[in-house]
Amino acid sequence: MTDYDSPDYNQTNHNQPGQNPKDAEYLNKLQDYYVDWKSIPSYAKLCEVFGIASKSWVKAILTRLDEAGFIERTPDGAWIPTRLFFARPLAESSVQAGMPISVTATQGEYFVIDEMLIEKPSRTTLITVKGDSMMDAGIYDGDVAVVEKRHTANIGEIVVAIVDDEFTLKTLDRENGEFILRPENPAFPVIRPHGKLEIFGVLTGLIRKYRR
Amino acid sequence: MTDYDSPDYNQTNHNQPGQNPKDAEYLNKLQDYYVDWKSIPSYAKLCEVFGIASKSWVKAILTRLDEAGFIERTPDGAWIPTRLFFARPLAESSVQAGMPISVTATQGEYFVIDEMLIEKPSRTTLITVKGDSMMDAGIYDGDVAVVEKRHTANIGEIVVAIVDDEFTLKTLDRENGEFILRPENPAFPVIRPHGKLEIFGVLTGLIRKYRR
DNA sequence: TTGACAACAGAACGAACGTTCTTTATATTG
DNA sequence: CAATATAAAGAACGTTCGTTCTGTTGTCAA
Repeated sequence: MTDYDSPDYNQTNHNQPGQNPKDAEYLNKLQDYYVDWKSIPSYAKLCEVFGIASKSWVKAILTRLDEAGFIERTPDGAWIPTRLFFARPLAESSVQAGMPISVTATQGEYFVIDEMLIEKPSRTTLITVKGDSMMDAGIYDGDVAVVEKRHTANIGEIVVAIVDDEFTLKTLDRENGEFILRPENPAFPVIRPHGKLEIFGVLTGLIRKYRR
Repeated sequence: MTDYDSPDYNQTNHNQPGQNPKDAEYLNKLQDYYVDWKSIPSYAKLCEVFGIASKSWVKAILTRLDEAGFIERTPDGAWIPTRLFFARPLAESSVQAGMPISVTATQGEYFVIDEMLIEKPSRTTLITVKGDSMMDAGIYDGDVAVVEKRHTANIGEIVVAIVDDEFTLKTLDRENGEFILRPENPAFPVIRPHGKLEIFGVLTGLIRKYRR
């Protein structure tokens, strides 16, 4: 359900907002409005925003911005921005490796990183990692784990399990037909729960902050 | 114009979404919907989303979520989310895990991921990490580095330097009075720039996403 | 100089929307 | 078991919305 009719970045005319030369101006005004109000308003209000008097012309503009991939409609007909709506030309980033994505471009929008890490907000929780048992998986003490709560997981996934009334972050594995929790650090023992294993959630992301 | 009547994090009942116990559930459903469609739909549609049949009750719910600081209205009357809407609960691993579901309701720390990682939006850039040269620092290929752009750094900080027209992520160190770039992986060579060293920015955060 | 087209304006209309008021069902409490 | 509050349903209504169709103005090429 989280998928869009994904804007096609590979195709044609994305440097031009639409076939109309003034569309770039209209798009800018719409973007400015969106930064302030986080919504695309009614056609009547858009007349004000665009500085025109005709609702039908507003519709024509929006239709072109839709075709250009900047906005789209929900099944209910409401206009919403696409990813392309928030993109901006990357300044002087023609350097070879790892294009830096300008964060400034998405200012005013909160869920830039959130969007990347969290697909189901209501099922997602953050847990601070304690200890070094997952060091070899690049998960360190103090990191914040992004955990999607569910009770089942696949072999090889990193899970948050409940062992002795405590959260434990380990790789889920199987040994002799039984589930085991494998730390990613030889200094820690493999956990072999007798019988049932209670899984709290699955690791879907990781956040680390470097103190300065 | 971009400012809100900023939600007050220090005050009152922000662990409870509203006075109604089911409001938490309604809020979750609204958040899930928003991730998919980036808009708050009509009352009629919200009846579907919430699983109720009464528009007037939808209004009552939204009004309570408004009072609790999760949503607000534009001057035109349209509902929009506040920043509190995007905040995530932070569970503590020391929490007794008797009732795992209750972790959602864990009172105390909430945070917005973006705010945690990005302090200076205009100077912050995201760069995708390529290669394994920083593996021993828990930074893997495909991770996203949060980089604060500046031209100076301290010894021991992980920096993004520009070497041969390419970004390189390395630990800044000193050797015989000269700056060097030290990889955190013995398989890679230490970089010893002759003369000047161009620093692009300093690593302030890290984001990793696990594919499912 | 005209004719074609693009860029808008304006009106008209039915459907959808938000609001308010009234009613009903379910808990809670004393 | 009555009284009362809470949670939700339902109807009624004036307003607003998006759509469509038609009209106007400017521009530029033939």
